[in-house]
This record gives sequence, structure tokens and C-alpha cells, in this order.
Amino acid sequence: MRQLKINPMLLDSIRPILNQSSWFKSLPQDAIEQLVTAAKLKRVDTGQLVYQKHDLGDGLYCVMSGKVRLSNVTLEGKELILTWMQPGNWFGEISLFDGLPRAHDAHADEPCELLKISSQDFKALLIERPALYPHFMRLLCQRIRTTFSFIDETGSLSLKGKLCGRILLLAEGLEHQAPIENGASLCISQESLALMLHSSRQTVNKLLQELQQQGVIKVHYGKITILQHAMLKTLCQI
Amino acid sequence: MRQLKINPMLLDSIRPILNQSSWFKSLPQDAIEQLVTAAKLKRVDTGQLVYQKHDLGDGLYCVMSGKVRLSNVTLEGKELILTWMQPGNWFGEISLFDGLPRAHDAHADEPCELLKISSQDFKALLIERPALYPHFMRLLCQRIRTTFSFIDETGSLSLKGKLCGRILLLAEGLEHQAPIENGASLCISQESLALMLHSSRQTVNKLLQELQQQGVIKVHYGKITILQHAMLKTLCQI
DNA sequence: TTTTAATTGTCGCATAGGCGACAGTTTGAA
DNA sequence: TTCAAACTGTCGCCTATGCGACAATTAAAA
Repeated sequence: MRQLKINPMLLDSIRPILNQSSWFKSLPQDAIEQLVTAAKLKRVDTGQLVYQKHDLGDGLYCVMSGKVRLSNVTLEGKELILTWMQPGNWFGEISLFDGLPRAHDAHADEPCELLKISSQDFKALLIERPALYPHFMRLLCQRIRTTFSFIDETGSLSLKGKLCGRILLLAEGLEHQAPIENGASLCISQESLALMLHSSRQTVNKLLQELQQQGVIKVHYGKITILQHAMLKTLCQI
Repeated sequence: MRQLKINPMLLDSIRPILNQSSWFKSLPQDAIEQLVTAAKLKRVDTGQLVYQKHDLGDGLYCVMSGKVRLSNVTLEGKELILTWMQPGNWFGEISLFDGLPRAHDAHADEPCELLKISSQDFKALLIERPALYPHFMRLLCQRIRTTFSFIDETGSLSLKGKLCGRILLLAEGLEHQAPIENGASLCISQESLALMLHSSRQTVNKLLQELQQQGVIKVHYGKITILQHAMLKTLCQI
């Protein structure tokens, strides 16, 4: 995991991505500069660990490019994928605030550029500007609400409904940054979708075929194209 | 929902319950006094709403006695029970921090006494003592971690495993206040367990019978007694 | 271009669990 | 004490889904 200090000159090129992120877009400009100029840019190769469950949390990350897989492994060795973090998404903030170890593994699934803000720098910001606390409280609440609605989905939707929900989520980005249009696509293997849905590759395959026959999506080797996103939304309504 | 102001004299009788609660036990004594003397005690009868999904959140609650059911209703009218809040448990804090509407319904399932702290009083405390922010951040993080491990359970355990986990959770209290011993029991209908597990009454019944035959629990009309809690723990290991 | 590995498409069987039906129990109200 | 309502126990059928097996397809490396 190679690191380099952020050149203040780079800040402008990073800003468009930061502005997609709920963690930044409503922060005052000078707070952003303070955090980002102290941050480090990390490059992580495909397959490498960003961090591991039980590691001490020493900072939080924002994805600049690439894709990071958050997952857990069961006693029997089965991987449970929580989600993927994509450009503009933040992760790792829980350990930052409670000081407890990481609750899951984070792997790079593509070559990634990650902005890393150390716990130290973050705490310094908060001590200096306690007025920012409510902002970060709201972000934690947003995470809780997302997680709760995920649980509701889990309990009330058929596997097909959940699949539609995941496809939309991955296409939109976790924070619905990109309001999607028909024609939008995402790249993900059916195997991975299955791991995220706690299902099997074969069943996911069958359901994707069904959706394709209904004309809702187009499937082609690791790429899913959304043809009728309104229908997808309907299918995952709770 | 009847209300009365807390008599400072009552504080001593309430304190044992507050001390079971993660929201209070590590707060400085004077902060507790400040919050609780400004709080109101609400009595809610069985079946009544404490609040409803989409209501504006005007405060947070601590259960003094009774049991509050947190749930959601699907489009088709099926109820999804998140959990029950029991004496010493806090709920309703998310709307307090992010100002957004309630994310679920809260019903009294028994006659309840609830301590209610208004958003106003709570905000006043935080403005006066910003040093308390990290404390409440940690509590939010705790909620997130609980929720994440709930999702992991959902994905990796059989229904029987999840059932064992729920039995333990309900017997221990949400925050594991009461380290349980063999002989501990909980009162809950099999119907309710089914709604919490997104399962059916009949299947829950069958699984409870199995557990009883294994000698892990004893079942008798709405009451489950834990006979081998170590075995229950094993059965819900991820 | 050829080869190899990864991914996808498809069958078929096994099983968990949803659900209707109905009888038996218990509780609580009249 | 009686009765009704709620809850529990049990059976049987049915569907969704897991999963092994294997062929077909594609992407990527040699």
C-alpha cells in the first residue's frame, strides 16, 4: 500500500469526487482544506487488504478511484459481502469514533486510490472546531438509517426484490450520488452478487435471466445494463 | 399517554435502571441529574403508540418498566418486528441527532413507564457541555455495530441459529445488561418470535420443540426458560 | 493466435421453510 | 364456573432456493 502526501495543488482535482460525498459536501470549505491537505493518498493493488477485521482503526478512507469490497468471513469460511465502496464513498469511520477494532475486512477489488485521513488529524479537527460535531453525528445517523432499511429489505423482499435493490444501489452509488438513467450499467460478477445476497450463483443467474426476459435489464458477461430503472424500483419496494 | 415531571426525589429510585443503560452509566453524575430532572415520565397503556413512523422526533426514551415493540409495516401490511426495548434500553435517539422523521413504529406491548427527554433539553445539554459529544458518538457507533452484526447473522445462520440468537438477546436485554444464567426465562409468543425472524409461527414452533427435545430450553405457553445457555451461544455462532 | 482461467448458462435433485387447516391448551374475562 | 379468545401443537403440501455437475462462452495471458 503505497502512500504519498496530498499536494495542495491536487486538491482541486480531488474536489469533484469529494463533492459527491455526504461526508464533505456540507462541510465548510476551510475544514475540508484542513482535513485534505493533512491526508494521504494511498494506492492499493487489486486483491490487497486495506484493513482487516480486528485491526485497530487508525483512520477513515474516501475512495477516489477503484472499488473496495467490505466483507466478513464466517466460521465455515464463507464470505459475506456487505457492499462495495465506490468513488465518493467513505468508509472506516466507526472505528474512528469509538476507538474499537475494525468490524469487517476491506479489500481492493480493482487498483484503488484512497484518500486516508488519520484518526489523529480528524480528532484535531474536532477539538479545534466542536461545532462540527453535529455534522458528523448526522452522518452516523444516516449510516444507521441505511442499515435499518437494509434489514427491512432483508425481511420483506423476495430474493428477486433484493437483487433489484442491490443492482440499483450499486449503479447509483451507496449514497445515491448518481441519479440513474436507463442505459446505466454496472460491472459485477454473478458470483459476487450472490455473496452479497447470501444466495447462490445459480439462483442469481436464473433471476437475472428472468429480469432480462422481462426487458428490465440486459446481462452480458459481468456487465448489467439497466433498461427500465422505474421497474427495478418497483420490484424492490417494501 | 399520561405525563408527569420527574420529582427529584424520584431520581434515586430511577437510578438503578439508568445504570443498566449504556446511555447513562458512563455520563458524569451532574449531567445525568441535569437530563433527568428535566425529563418527563410517561405512562403508556398496552397497545398504545409511543410514536409512529414518519412522526417528527421530539425526544428520546428510556424504558423504566414494561416493553416497547419497535416495528415496521410492509406495503402488504405485514409487520416486521425489529426488537423489543426493555427496562434500561434507550430508543428514539436517531431522530434526535439528525432531525429526520421516525424510521419505525413504537408500540407499548405492556403497560410502560418511559422516561422521555425532549430534543430541546438534550440539545441544551450538548451546547453547554460539548465535551459530551464523543460519548454520544460512541453510543451511535455501538448501535451501528450491533446492527451490522445483526446483518451478518441474517446472512450466515440457519433459522434455528437466528432463533437461538434472538432468545439470548431478549433474555439478556439488548445491551447484554443481564449476563444470563441457566433458568433465566423470557415471555414472548411464538407468533412474535416469528415476526421478528421474518418466519412463520409454525416453523418457530417446530424449532422450539426441537430445542426443547435437545434439552436446551423449556417451552410453556408464552414462556421460554433457558436450560443450557452455553449451547444456545454455540448454536448462534457465526 | 492459441491456450487457459474465469465466468456464465442450464439441469435436476434435495431441503428448508411458508402456509392452510384444525385440534388441543391455557388464560382471562364475564 | 363458564365461555371466548388467544395461543400452541401438528400434519401435509408446495414453492423458493441451495447446490452439485457439466457444458458453453468469454476474457486475458502467453
